Amino acid sequence: MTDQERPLDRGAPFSGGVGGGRAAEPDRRVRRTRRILREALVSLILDKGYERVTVQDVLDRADVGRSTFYAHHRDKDALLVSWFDDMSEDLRREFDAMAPGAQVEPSGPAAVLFQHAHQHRDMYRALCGRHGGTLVFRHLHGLVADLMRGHLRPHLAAAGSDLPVEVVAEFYTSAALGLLTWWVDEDFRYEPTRLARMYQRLAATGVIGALDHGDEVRPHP
Amino acid sequence: MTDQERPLDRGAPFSGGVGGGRAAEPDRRVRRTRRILREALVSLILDKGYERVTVQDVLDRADVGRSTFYAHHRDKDALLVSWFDDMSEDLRREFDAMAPGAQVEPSGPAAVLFQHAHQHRDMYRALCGRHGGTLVFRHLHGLVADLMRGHLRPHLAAAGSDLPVEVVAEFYTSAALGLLTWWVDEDFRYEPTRLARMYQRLAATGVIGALDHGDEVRPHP
DNA sequence: CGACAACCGAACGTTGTGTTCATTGCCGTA
DNA sequence: TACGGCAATGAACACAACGTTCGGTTGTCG
Repeated sequence: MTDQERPLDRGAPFSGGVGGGRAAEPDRRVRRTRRILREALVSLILDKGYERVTVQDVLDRADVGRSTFYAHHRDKDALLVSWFDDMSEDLRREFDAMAPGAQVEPSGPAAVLFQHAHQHRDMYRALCGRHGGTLVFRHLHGLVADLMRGHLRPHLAAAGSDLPVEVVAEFYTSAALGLLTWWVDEDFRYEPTRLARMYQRLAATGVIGALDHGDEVRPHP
Repeated sequence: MTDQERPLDRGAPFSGGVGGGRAAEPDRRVRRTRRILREALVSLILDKGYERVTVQDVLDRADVGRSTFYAHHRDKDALLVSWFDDMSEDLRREFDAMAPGAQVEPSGPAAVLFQHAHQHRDMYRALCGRHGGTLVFRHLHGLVADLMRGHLRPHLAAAGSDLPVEVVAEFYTSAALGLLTWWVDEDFRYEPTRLARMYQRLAATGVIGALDHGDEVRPHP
């Protein structure tokens, strides 16, 4: 964690709040600009890959002045991160909505992730795929790993396992994200639930499960 | 696979071979330069992280002229890749040396990887850790995934599993590399064999194994 | 409508890149 | 030991992108 995400003067000082306006809605122009910048960035990532996108590119595609960009974001990375923050909030909400069910396997979090990715395909293409950058992917990894640890800790503790939580969490987090990345690059060939089921099998029973014929579980012809 | 690694004029035309020189050994100066460049790069990565290392930095630390650098490598990435290629050759050899044993679980490849990483700690720190770049890591991922596929395919085929090999391979590859990365960042706290054993357990039996008390296997107090 | 915040765009200094070209000094040969 | 060819070398150059600044313009909110 470096010194990322200095907020600059994020959110216009005091303006919005006409009726019962949500907490300090920024000026309409601000929203517009930010939206346009994000869209431009995402579409550019899909075109050329994150690394090759230059601030100038974003400026051109968004048709926004140079100084305007820097008024909102410290640099290219900050723009991406701000976008990711919104996304991750969304994702976290979905996790929380599911949490009480308290599945035993790590497939709960993974399934939610796959579902979420499938809903926001373009964004995940820009995030994880061939084209994505390292930065946000690490953020995502950290996020999922956190959730995974929280999810697994009680189970491991209850069973008195001698495996450190971090190791187990890291294992399943990486497996999930790796599968996700692969899936994205394969252009979402499988249904999200199908992928989730495969993950679930591998996670729950390991190679042994993988070597089983899928018969007993097979839910359709 | 893009157009990486144009050899330029790798290997001086014809010079070496004074005594009984090995097959077309490049000029002594060339070897020296290349070695110095690599060392400089690696040490710089460990200092600042790959992304932040600039060609200029390498030039300064290696005390080498600009054109010299570009005579040997197309850019920063190419330098790193050339280094990685050597490493990976080494790694692949170790895999092959082990292959005939034909373990059932994916822990074979993983164990070799962990061992190799432990032997070349500094290099893996520069490769996988917090500081590593995306590029070589993807290469490594590809390499391991390949091996994993080759390793798993026969077993899955024999058992008539309905899981696609790519999925299973991706799962275990990502898990192994994720664990590796984590381990590197934790400064190799565990013994490589210990890590391998944990991986092995998770890979073989899944969460079920993780929830077991480690008693039956525990080889020491 | 009027104040003010946000946007614009051009210009500038800086840093890093990749290439060019004359020079240096190894290398093998006589 | 002396010599000529040739690869390696480093200074200088042109270029691309970055991030900042500042006076002028335009949209927004009250």
